[in-house]
Amino acid sequence: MFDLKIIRDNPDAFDHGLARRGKPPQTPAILALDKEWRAAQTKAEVLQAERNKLSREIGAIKSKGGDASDIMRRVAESKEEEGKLEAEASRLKADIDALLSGIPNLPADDVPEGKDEHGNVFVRDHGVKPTFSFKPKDHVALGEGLGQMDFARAGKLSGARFVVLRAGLARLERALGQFMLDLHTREYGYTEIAPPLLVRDETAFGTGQLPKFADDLFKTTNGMWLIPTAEVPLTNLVADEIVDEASLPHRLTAWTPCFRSEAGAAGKDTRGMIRQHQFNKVELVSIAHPDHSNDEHERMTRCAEEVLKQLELPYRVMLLCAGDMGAAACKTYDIEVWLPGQDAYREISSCSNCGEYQARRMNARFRPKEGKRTRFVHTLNGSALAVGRAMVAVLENHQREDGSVAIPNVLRPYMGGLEVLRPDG
RNA sequence: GGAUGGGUGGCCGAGCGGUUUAAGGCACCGGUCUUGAAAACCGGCGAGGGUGCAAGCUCUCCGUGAGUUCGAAUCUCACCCCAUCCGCCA
Repeated sequence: MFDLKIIRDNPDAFDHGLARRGKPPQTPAILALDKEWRAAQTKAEVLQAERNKLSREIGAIKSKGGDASDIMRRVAESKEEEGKLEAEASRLKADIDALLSGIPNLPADDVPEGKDEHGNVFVRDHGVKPTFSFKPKDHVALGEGLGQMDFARAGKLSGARFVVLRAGLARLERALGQFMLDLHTREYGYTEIAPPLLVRDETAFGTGQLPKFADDLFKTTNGMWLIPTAEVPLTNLVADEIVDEASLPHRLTAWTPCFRSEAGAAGKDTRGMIRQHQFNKVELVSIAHPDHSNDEHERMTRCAEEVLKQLELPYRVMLLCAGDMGAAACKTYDIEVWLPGQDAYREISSCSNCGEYQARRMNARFRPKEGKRTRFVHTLNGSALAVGRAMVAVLENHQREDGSVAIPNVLRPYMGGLEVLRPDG
């Protein structure tokens, strides 16, 4: 959501930003409506001011017991005209807001050009891809070989894009989530939150899922939305609030299920656990001071990377190009983990600085010590990590020729000391 | 789900058709006093929009949305949320 003023002041720069995302210019339509709206608004206010003045006179006359019927008639006459202008002004404003609420965030200056993932830029990598003396299996073969990953029965219960985990893998899933939460809360100062998984329209609007991306979400029969990520409830904690400047940044984390309809992904990643309707994720959210959100973004990305380092998983960090970013972001790093079973890097985290885009939508501000006006906070979010994909990565990277899987050191305390997953487990 | 009582500025809280231009307090900011601080006293202090070079003028906002009225925080209706009790329930 944007400030109309920056569009008025610099329409070309605004449209240029949209063009970098591959979007057509929006400012001509907006500015035309804006001009009409301001004209109607100004006219309506003149009439309102006049009426307010006369009504006050009526009050004064009546309180003295006088006859005000003359003035009352004059006010009544201008009422219809005023009503029309007010209605027109509010209709025009609603039209403008509808346009504005569908426009994605503008890319930051240091975001590379590009229209899709091919435009993304390598930033750094870490770890060494494992070499195998045998042909590495993918996580489906490994999981089913262990007898602990069951897509057939998940299909019976729920259909495609679900999985049933049992025994060692079920516990590994839980271990991963716990390990990540402990890392972020103990080492990096994030506060653990257990948020609602169902949210209202306003909440989904605040982070930008609504109005444009309703198709990606599941909706309950009473009109609520299942969260597609804990970013939604965590970020909205500051909605409609004026927070204390000294309290920034707020660093929040949550381990939650996420629900996605995957409406646009028919036929994509149909095999395995990569793309599910339901998955667990540990999310990081920062509510940051606008002057420090860039540093916070780098820090958050490092927090996510640390999970992979400790899990002994090779990865690379990519800076997304303008055309590949999510709608709310002005800058995004994706972290891609190496998957030997796919012989490819796959996204396991996405860390975004949303600037004030979401803060404006949800009206989240702080009062600066210097200066009188409130300012919008900056919001950031990152996965750290997607637990299902992390499990896939652990299985594929730490597999052995006999189909067993070594459990990374840092997870062993969470697995009751277990060092290897074997079919009997 | 039923009943009752409520939602007022950063916070608390008064107001329940017309000097409300939303009292008062807390917090915060500035000043006086003080060696310094505290206390006390004095002053300032809501948000958003329109207009204007500016000073300013002006509009909107008392949970949300409609309505009644010349005039609504105040009256009506619907909805949302909170509290308490009852019912149901993990």
